[in-house]
Order: sequence, then structure tokens, then C-alpha cells
Amino acid sequence: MAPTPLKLKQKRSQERRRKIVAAATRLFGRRGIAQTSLTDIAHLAGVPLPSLYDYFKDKQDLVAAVPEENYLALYRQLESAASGTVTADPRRQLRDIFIRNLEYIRDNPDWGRVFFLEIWPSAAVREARIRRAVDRYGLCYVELVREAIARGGYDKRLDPYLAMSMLMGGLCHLTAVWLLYSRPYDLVERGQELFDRLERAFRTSKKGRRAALR
Amino acid sequence: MAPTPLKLKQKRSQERRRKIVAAATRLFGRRGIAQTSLTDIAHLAGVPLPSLYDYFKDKQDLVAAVPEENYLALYRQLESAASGTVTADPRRQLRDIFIRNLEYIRDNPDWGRVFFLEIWPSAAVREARIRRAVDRYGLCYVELVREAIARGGYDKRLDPYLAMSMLMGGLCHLTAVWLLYSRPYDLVERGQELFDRLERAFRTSKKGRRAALR
Amino acid sequence: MAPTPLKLKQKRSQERRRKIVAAATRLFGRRGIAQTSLTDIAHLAGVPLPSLYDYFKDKQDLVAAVPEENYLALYRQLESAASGTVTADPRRQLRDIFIRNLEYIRDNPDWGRVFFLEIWPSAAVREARIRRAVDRYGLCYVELVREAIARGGYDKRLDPYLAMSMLMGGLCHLTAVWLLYSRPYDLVERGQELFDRLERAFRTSKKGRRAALR
Amino acid sequence: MAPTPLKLKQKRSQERRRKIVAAATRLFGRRGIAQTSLTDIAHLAGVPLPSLYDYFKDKQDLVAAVPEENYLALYRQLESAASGTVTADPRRQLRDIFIRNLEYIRDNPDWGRVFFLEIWPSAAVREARIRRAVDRYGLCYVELVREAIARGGYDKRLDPYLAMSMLMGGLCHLTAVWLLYSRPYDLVERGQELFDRLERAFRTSKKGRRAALR
DNA sequence: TATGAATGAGAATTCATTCAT
DNA sequence: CATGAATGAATTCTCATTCAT
Repeated sequence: MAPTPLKLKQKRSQERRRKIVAAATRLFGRRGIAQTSLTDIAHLAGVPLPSLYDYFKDKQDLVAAVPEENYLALYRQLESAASGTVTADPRRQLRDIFIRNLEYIRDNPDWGRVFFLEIWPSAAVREARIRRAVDRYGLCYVELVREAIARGGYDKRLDPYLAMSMLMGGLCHLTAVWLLYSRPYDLVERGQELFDRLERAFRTSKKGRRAALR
Repeated sequence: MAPTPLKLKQKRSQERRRKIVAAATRLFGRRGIAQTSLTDIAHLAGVPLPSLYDYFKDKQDLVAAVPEENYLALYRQLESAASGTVTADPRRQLRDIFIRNLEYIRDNPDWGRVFFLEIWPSAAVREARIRRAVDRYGLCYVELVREAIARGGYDKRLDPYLAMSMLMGGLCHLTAVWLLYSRPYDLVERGQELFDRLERAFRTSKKGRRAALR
Repeated sequence: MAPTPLKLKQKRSQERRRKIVAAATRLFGRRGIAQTSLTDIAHLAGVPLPSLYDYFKDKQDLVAAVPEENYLALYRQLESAASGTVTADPRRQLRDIFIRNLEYIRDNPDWGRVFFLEIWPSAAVREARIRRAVDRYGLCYVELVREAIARGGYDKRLDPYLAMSMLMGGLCHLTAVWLLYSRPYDLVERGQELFDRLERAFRTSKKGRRAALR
Repeated sequence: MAPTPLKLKQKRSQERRRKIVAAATRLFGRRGIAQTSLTDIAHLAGVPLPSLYDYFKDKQDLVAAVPEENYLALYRQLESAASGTVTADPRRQLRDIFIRNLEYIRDNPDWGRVFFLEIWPSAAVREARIRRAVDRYGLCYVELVREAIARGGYDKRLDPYLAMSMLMGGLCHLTAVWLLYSRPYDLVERGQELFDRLERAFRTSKKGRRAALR
């Protein structure tokens, strides 16, 4: 009857909502979105099935909530970390956001699973609402790369979108392998290695310039 | 040779099988594997639903056939292209395989959709049979990078697996964006750009060495 | 207590469950288990097909419920009848249980059909859960025969298991003919005749002893 | 097209037919009739699936052929054994037919399975054609008992049909237990014991007479 | 004729969603 | 309001039977 999720004035409700999203995150990641039923989620969350509909319009809505919620958490973490830093060096920031993301995945592998194995890249991402969350994140990278170029840290010929693809693609692949092959390496360490290597491709250099002209 | 567990002795059958795989490839890519029913596939392929079971044990089997089939086609294309070349320069070969893959995707966007948005990275890849096909492909990259390192073309400190992640991650992300955002750029051209940039991160260089030590 | 693996907390549900089991009992008996679809059962029970799954895990589970349910009813009837009797004469008890069983079948021919034409003896009985119910019943006979032997009423050389086979075999065959040939005789009367005849084969006797030595 | 099975002029055809029935016998017994597909039978028999239809109108027809065929074999065996014997003592004959049946089952447990666990007693026996084969066999018993009574060997008050129920019921139960509980005893030996016991219930005796009057 | 292939008609089962208490 | 129960709509898969070569 209610076309929009009810407003959650009460505290317990917020708690419930979080439990549902957490359960969904875990199950989506482990079995896949399609293979997870709302019954399963309700069961794991410890709430009665119809209660899901107090918080989410339908399954689609819940699916969309998972990346949103987690991006929110990631952003919160980034911000809290950034608050101390005064340096607004975009390269440093870029590295930070990249590493923090890996840390978040390491600490929340369920979310990693959902996002890197289920949502992105997948047909689900086509849904506008999900895409928005993803795009927003990707644009952070683009923006920082752009700034780094402006400041002369990165090669002027570097297309920021291409750089973003390299960063996110690497992040994605690294994570996927880490998840699929039972975490055979330290994700964050490996990510740092990847980032530093990648920056060599971004930075201004005579050698690079020549290669790019080829 | 035929990865099908069932019979198929007559010629018309081969045709049918191909039609089914083609239909599955297209639908899996557009709607997602879980959202595609066998009914849909049969309909698009123009065969009665139960006939699918003459060619594939179950849905899983059909899902697995899609990457296998397409990898086969890709390999065939790579080989035919390679046959002319005598030069066994691994860097050249690496670039070749990378670019050809993009070309194949550009020419078979449906397959690109299935593979980059559905199968890899996704829970489906957890299935042994699918993983095998994917791994085999990834190992080509690893091998070529290794050779390039041995020949001194690439940095000795470069971990071939890391390089592979950068290559495949970039390929994947580029393709995903290309597909999701209605092909906003020339995939192959962009891929070349990405590859050449990436190689700057692979090559031996004093600057790089110092960075890696950090 | 409830053999169902699923919930059922409200009163109306109990009613539903009973209706489903009744419908299953009837249809299994008339057409055979394999020839009866869940659709048929749901239809006869007047409930929507998926509701069966609220009460039974799957068809197998429903099949198993039929003998269990009816054995329960039979036992209840035996107990209520036994409560009045103080005499613990095992021969009397044996006759009682035998006759009551026939009465139950006469009054519930559908159940008789399922049990004697479908479940026992049949491949279904191979399933552990069903076998347990059947075995439990057979062991009543064995036990009572054993006691009757101990008290000197029956021949010491009589193997209680063999006696059980004769009793249950006779019961089974009588019922089967009664059901298959449109009840051509009074089942209970005939059963008494059979039981009394059979006892002559069980009882101690000089003639019998000699025959057994042969 | 052909509503009746073709006549089998050729020798190979007869051979094929036998192989099909043998395969059906085994599979019906092991998995149950309903759980056995014609494909399975054809496969085990080593004939192409459509060939079944050269010998049997439909599955039903094949099902009916199984008891027919086996009864034929049983009869053949009985006859060959009887040919030597001049004694037409009905009690001896009865014992013979009973024991030979057990021997046949012991030697063809597959057939035992089909018949005692699948066909008799089961809904299948309701089919006229199958019933005929079964009835014919049962009537042998009735006839012999009748003769034995006439000759004074058995009690005049004994109902031949009741005796038949006791014999066949016992045979059935013994066999079923033997099959279901992994042949825990020597079937034939046990059958002899049962038969001899049972005869004590059949024979003329003062004790018996009194009991029957009760 | 023999037989590989094809298929129409179900069957069981699942699940998102909504009543009704 | 909270929630146990209910269900319509699909979905995968099976199989007896029949083409068509």
C-alpha cells in the first residue's frame, strides 16, 4: 500500500534496517543476488519476512540499497581519515582513496563480494540508482586525476577517464582474484604495489611521452 | 573436442547448437544470466524448449558453454592472425592478443556483455569449468609478461600476475564502460591507448625502480 | 511430536494439513503414488498447490506422512481399546491388534489401498523414514508372539519372525484381494477366520512337533 | 502406425525382445516402474529407443509383459520338473509349486523385486492384463488346495481361497523382507519352514476343528 | 527399415509479494 | 502494528511418443 518506504522515526527501526542490509550484503555476496531469496535474508537478519517491505519497496530496492549503504560507509571512513590531513595533494588523495577502498574490502569481504562479483560489473549496474552510486565514486577518481594533471604531477596527455579505468579496473581485478582464489595475497599490500606501478604510467616523463606518440 | 556431454551426429544439429549458444549469449548479456529463462533462449533460438536438453545437460551447462565457445572463437582468430607472424617478440604478442581481444569484443558485443558483465567477475566464475577457460586465458598474459621480463623488455621487479591484473582489469573496465554507456568511444583505439600507457608501468626504468623501492 | 518439518502454529493450519493428507491418502491409493501429481492432491484438498510446501518439504515428505499419520491413528485406536482390558494375555492381544487393524482398513479403505497396495511392499518402503513406521508395527507382532511362546501358548520351535511374516502376509493378501476385487467378502470376518487358522500352525501340538521335525 | 506389435518372424527380433524385457525387469525392480524411463531401458538393453515400439505398443504394454514373461518362465520350469513325477499328490504338488517359486525368485531376484515390490500388490495389478497373469497363478493354488481337501488331506472346512491367501501372503511377505533387508536368510529354506507350518493349519485335526467352530 | 533427433504435455519446486489475524 | 500464512506466476527439467532421414 505504501509506495515509499516508511520514515524511520524510531531507533529500533534503524537498527533493523541495518541488520537487513547486512544480511543481504552477506548473502548476495556468497550465493549471488538471484540465488538469494528474501526469505533467506529475513531469516539471517532475524526479522519476519514481511517486515522487509517496511524498509524496502521490493527486492530491487533492497539490492540497490546494498551498494549505497556501503559506499556511504566507505565515504564516512574516507572523510574521517581525510579530516586530519591538511595536505590537499591530489596524488596523495588519490592514493589514499584507493588504499582505503582496499582496506574497506579487506575488512568487509562480504561487501567486496557483492560489489565486485555481483553488482559491478553486471547487468544490475544498469539500473539507474545503482549506477549513480557507482558513477559518483568513479568521478572522484576522475576529478583527482584531473587535478593532479593540472598541478603537473601527471602527464598532460593522460585522459582522466582512461586513468580511472586503469585504477578501477586494477582494483576490481585484484579484488576479484583475491576473493575467488581464497585470498592468496595481502590485498592492501598488493594494491599499493599496483597503484605505485600504475602511477609510473601516469606521470610525466620523457620516455612516456615518446611512447605515447607511437 | 565438442564440450557437449550429449550426442550430436547429424549436421543440422550443429547448426541448432550454434543458434542456441548465440541466443544464450545475447540474452545473458542483455538481461543477466539469472534473469534469462530457458524459455526465452529457446524462443529466441527458434527451437522448442526441451530441445535445449538435447544439447546441454542443464542450464549450468549452457552457461558454461557460452564462454567456452567464445574463447574458442577468439583463440582461432588469434591463431590465424599469429600464423603469419614469425616474430616471437613477447611484447608484440602481448599487444596483439590484447588488441585482438578488444576487436573480438567490438565485433561481438553480446559476448562482451556476457563475459565482462556477467561471467567475469561473477559468482559464475566460481564454477570450476568456467574458471578453467578463464584461467587459461589469463595465463597467456602471465606467460608473455614473464618472457618479456626474461628478455629484458620489462622490469625484472614486475610481478607477472600483477601485470596480468592490470591488463585484464583495464580491459574489463574499458569494455564495461563501453557497453554500459552505449559505446561512447572506439573500443579498440582506446584499448591501444590503455595498453601503451600500461606498458610504461611495465618497462625497465630508473625512475620506476626507485618508485618500486618506496 | 509433529512429524512435519515446517511451521504450523495456527489452528486452521492443522485442519489444512489433515485435508492434504486425506487427499493424498485417497489419491495415492486409487492411482498409485507415482501417478498422482501434487496438482491433483492440491485440487482434491481444495488448497493451492504451493501451499503443500507449507506443510511438507517435498512430495517424498508427503508420501512419508501418509503411513505415519495413519499408523498414529491406528495406534490411538488400539490404545483406547486396550485401556479397558486388564488381561495381558499375549495371544488375546495379538488377535486384538490383528482384528483392529482389519477394522481400521475396513473403515479407511483408502488408507488400506495406500498401505497395502502402494507402500508395503514397495520401493517406497526402502526409504528409511517409512520403513521405521512399518518396522515398528511389525515388531509388535514379533514381541507378542515371543511372549506367547514364553507363556507356553505357542510352540517353542516357532520363529517369531516367521510367525510375523505369516500374519502380516495373510493380512496383506487378504486386504489386497478385498480391495482389488471390489470387496467380495467381509474383511474382518475373513480376517478372524485367517487368524484362527493361523494360530493352529502356531500352537503347541504333538502332531505339529512331528511335522516340524521332518 | 501399427496398433499391434509386429510379428516377430526373425530370430534376432526374439532375442531383442528378450533383452528388452530383461532390462525392464531389472530396472523396474531396482528403481520402480515409474522411476524408470524407456530411455533407460533401451540403453540397458542396447537397442535404440524407438525399437521398443516395434515390440510393445507403449510403456504400459511393456510393463504388462514383464510378469507375463516371467510367469511363463516359471511355468516352464515347473512343468519340466513335474514331467518326471508321476505322483499326482496335490499336497506334494502344492509344496512343489511353492518351493519352485521361491527358487525362481532366489535365482531371479530382479524379477522378485518387480513382482513383489512393484507389481503385486500395486495399482498396476488393476490393469486387466496383468491381473489375468496373476490370477492364473493364484488359481493353481486354489485348485490344488481344493483337490487336497477332496482327497481328505486337508480340512474340509478350509476355504481354498483363504488357504491361497495364506500361501501367497506368506510367500509375498517372506520375499519382500528378503529383498528389502538385503537377503538376511536363505529364502528357500525359510519358505519350506513356512509352508510346513502353514500346512498344520490346513490339515484335518480335532483340535483344529474345535478352534474353527469358535 | 532402423534410428538419431525432436517435442508436446506435464511435473515438481521456488519465491516475491500480499492477506488476515 | 506485526507477522504467520497464503498464493499466483514462473522456472527448470523429464519423458513417452513420433518424425524424418
